[in-house]
Amino acid sequence: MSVRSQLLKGILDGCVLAIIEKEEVYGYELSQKLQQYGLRDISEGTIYPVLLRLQKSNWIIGTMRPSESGPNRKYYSLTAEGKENLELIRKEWELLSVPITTILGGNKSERNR
Amino acid sequence: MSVRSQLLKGILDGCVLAIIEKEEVYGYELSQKLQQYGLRDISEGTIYPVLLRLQKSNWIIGTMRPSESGPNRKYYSLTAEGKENLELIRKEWELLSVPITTILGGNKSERNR
DNA sequence: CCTCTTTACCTTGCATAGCAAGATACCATG
DNA sequence: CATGGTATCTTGCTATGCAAGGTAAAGAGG
Repeated sequence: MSVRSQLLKGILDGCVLAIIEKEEVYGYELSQKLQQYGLRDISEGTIYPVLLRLQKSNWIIGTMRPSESGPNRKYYSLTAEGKENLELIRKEWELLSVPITTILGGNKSERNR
Repeated sequence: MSVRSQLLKGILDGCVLAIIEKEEVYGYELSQKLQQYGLRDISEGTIYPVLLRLQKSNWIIGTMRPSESGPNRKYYSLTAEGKENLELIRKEWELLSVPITTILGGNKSERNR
């Protein structure tokens, strides 16, 4: 398994929630949005299990709607519980990413001496 | 499993490598250093498997040395391969943490309007 | 000498989540 | 009717955090 896959673990849920918070999206669209943001190669085998899990936890709800050109789409939106948890994840991310960046990049100032 | 546990996945190796890069450390010491940096509650059940895995991959090497007050300590240092991979992980972290922070915190400017 | 605490190492087993691979099906184009 | 893009979901593998438990050395206190 790649380094990248492991790095993604756990935070992908937060990213999905944050995107859904802005606007209703469907799964296929979501993988494209993630790519636009710079998270490349998030396959559908990853996205759909995430969406099903989040729905099972009652953080998002999905409703099928017909598309004008193609198969039906399942649009997701955040629940109140989902919003609360997104805020939690934002705080967790802050609490972790700051020290991690410090540890990993801790010798940048030393390099410039 | 907690949100935090999942967030840690994958990046913990990089943190361990980065700390070892600065100076030789032993496992027990490592968990304390991580705490000082702000990564609390990294138990020994987490640390030792990481160290064994990294040693198996030939990214670090450990040597037992007697302690003046207590049981022997196993000090770890980076191999050349370990340094290369640490650099890789640093780049991966950069490539992931930037877009993730953008996605998660994307509406901060909107909140301040 | 015995017990307790601290330090220090390691193992077992579980739950979780990314993801390759594959299945199914709708619609439009040629 | 075959092809390609759109769209959903499932199966099985693997990696890894971590709770829980085990072992052992050194020093302190009784």
